[in-house]
Amino acid sequence: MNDHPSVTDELRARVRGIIEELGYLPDPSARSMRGKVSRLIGIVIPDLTNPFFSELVQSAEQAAANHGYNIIVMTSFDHAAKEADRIGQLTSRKVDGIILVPCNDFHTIKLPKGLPIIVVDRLMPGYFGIAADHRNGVRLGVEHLLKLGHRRIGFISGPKHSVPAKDRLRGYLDAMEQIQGDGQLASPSLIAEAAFDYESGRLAGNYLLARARHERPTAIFASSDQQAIGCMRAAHDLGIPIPAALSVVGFDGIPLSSMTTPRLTTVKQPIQRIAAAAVAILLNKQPLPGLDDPILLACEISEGETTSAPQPD
Amino acid sequence: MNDHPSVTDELRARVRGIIEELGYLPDPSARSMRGKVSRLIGIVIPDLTNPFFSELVQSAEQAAANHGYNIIVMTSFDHAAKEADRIGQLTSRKVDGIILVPCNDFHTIKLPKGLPIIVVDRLMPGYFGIAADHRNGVRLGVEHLLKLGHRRIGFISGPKHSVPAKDRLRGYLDAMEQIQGDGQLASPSLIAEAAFDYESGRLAGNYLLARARHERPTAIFASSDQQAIGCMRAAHDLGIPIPAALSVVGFDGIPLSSMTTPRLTTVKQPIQRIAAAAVAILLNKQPLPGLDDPILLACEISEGETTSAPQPD
DNA sequence: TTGTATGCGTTATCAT
DNA sequence: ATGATAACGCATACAA
Repeated sequence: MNDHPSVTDELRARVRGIIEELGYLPDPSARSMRGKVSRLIGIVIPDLTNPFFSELVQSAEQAAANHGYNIIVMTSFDHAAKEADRIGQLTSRKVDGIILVPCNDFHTIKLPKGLPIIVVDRLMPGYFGIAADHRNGVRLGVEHLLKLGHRRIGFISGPKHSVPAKDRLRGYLDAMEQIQGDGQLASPSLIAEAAFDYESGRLAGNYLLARARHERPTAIFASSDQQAIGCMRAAHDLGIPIPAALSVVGFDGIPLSSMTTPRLTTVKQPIQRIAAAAVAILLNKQPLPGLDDPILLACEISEGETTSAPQPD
Repeated sequence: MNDHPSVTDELRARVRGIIEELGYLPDPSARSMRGKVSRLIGIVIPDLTNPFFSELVQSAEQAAANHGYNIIVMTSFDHAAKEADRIGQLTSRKVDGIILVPCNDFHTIKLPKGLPIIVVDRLMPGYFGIAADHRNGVRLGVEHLLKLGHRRIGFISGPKHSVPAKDRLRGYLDAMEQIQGDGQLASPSLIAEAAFDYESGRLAGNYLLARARHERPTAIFASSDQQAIGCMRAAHDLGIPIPAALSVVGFDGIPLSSMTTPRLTTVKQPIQRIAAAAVAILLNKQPLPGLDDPILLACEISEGETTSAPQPD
C-alpha cells in the first residue's frame, strides 16, 4: 500500500482494487501510535484575529496540505503560560513539528528535544527561525519618506521588548542616521511605543500629532498596518489631511491596506513564503537554518496614496 | 486516573504522585484508537483571511479548550471539492465533530453517519445549524436608516445562491415593504449583487452611486463590513461625502469597523456565542436543534458615524 | 477495591 | 515476493 519497491504490480493493483471496494481509509491514530509520524503540524500564534497571523496560518495550512499534512492551530493570547500549555498539548498529540510565533513576554521555550520547532516572525536567539527582514524593510519605507523630502519622521514602535519591534526600530534609526547631518533627526520625541493593534496605533498617532504644527512630524512610519490605520484615524480626528499635511507608511501589507481611504502605502511582508519555508523545513524538504542565523526574507514596498512630499513649514 | 468513583483516595494519590514523577503524558493517539473519542474537533471554513471566520475559529478554539478539546482548521476556499476532501480528512482523523461553514456552490455534504456535523453561518436545510439571525439583523439596520428619514436605500447583496445572502436580502425587503406606500421602494435598481470582500463591495458601491444625484440612493446597506468599507471607498472616489451625502451601514461587526474613518455603523453578529454554542452542541453539553429548525442568535446594531439624516433632494 | 488480559489498526521484522 | 506476527499505549471487561 505504501508503494514498497518489492511488490508485484499485480498484487498492488489487487490491493488498490479492494481498497476502493471497501472504502478503506487509513487511521492516522493507529499510524501515529505505531510509527513515529502523525502527519500533523502544530502552530501556535498570539492572536488569530490579527490579519497577519490569520494569513500566516492559512498559508501554512495550504503548504502543509500539499505534503499531506494537517494543521492544528492554537492561540496563546500573548501569554507565556498559555503558550507553554499549548506546546505541551501539541507535544502529547505527537505533532511532527511546531511553528511558533512566541509571545512577547520575556521567556524561554521548553520542549522535549526531538520535536522540531521553528520560530516565526518574532525571532528568538537560540532557536531556528524564519522571518521577514524587518530591519531592512523598515529602512526601505523610511528611505521612501526621506526621498520625498521628509525630515521630521515620526515612528510608531511596537512593544518595547518584542524582537521584531526592536528590529524595526533599528531599521528606522539606520535610515535616519544615514542621512542626518549634525542635528539629531531621530529625536526620542518622534518615537512612540505602542502595541500592534488599531487602538494603540490611534493613541500613538495622537501623541505624535497633538503638537504645534512646526513641531509635529510631517510623516509617520507605523510598525504595523493596523497601527497605521489607527494613526490615520487620529490624524483625521485632529483635522490633519493625509497625505497633504501628513504622510503615513505602514508595515505588513495586509489586504485591507489597499482598501483604506486613502490607500495605505506599506511595506509588504512575504507571508506566504515565510509559511511555506517553515513547513518545508519542518518536513525536512529544506535544510535547517543555523541556530543563530535565521532565514530572513526580503520585504518590498507597496505604494499607496498616503505619501507625498511635505508641505513647506 | 480518570477519577473512577470506586478507587481509594490513597491509591489515587499514589498514582498521581508517580504521574508527576515520571512526567507521564497520556497519548491521544492511543486513546482515540482504543476509545471512541479523539478530543479533536474539525472546523472547515471558506477563508481564514476573512475576519469574520478568523474570529469564529478563535472563539471555537477557546470554547473547545475549555472542554479539553483541540481544533483542526481547514480551508475550503469556497470550493465544494476541496470541502469534501477536507471533511474526508477530518473523518479519517476521527474527529469527534465538525463545525462547517459550507461553501456557496450548490452542493450536498456527504459524510459517514455517526459523525456529528454542525453547519454554521450559512445554513443548509436538512443539517443541524447555528447562525446569527441575519434576516432580523438586516431588518434592524435598514429600519435604522428608515427612521433617519431615508427612502432610497440601496442594498449590496451577497452572492445570489448563498443562504445568508438570501436571508439578508429578505430582511431588507421586510423592512422596505413594511413602510412602503403605493410606490415600489425596493426597486431592483437599488440592489447590487457582490461577493463579500472589499473589492466586490467597491464595485457594487460604484454601480449604485454612479448615477444622477436624485436617482442614486441616499443610504446603502451592505451585507458585510468588508463590502461596506469597499463601498465607502467607492463613495470617496466619486466625491460623495459620508455621512453628509450618503449613509452606510455594514453587517458583521468585525473589530475593524470601529477603526474606519468615519467609524462604520454596523449590525453586529454574536460570533462568540455562535462558536460556543456550536462546540457545546458537538460535545453534547447542549441539546441538538431540530433538523429544520436552526438556532438563530440575535444581532444588535452598533452605531458609528456613517449614518445621518438624508440631505433634501 | 484492585490487578490483569484483550484488542483497537498500524508498521516493522522475521519466516516462508 | 509474500505472508505472518509482535508491539505501540491505552480503555474496557473481567477475575481476583
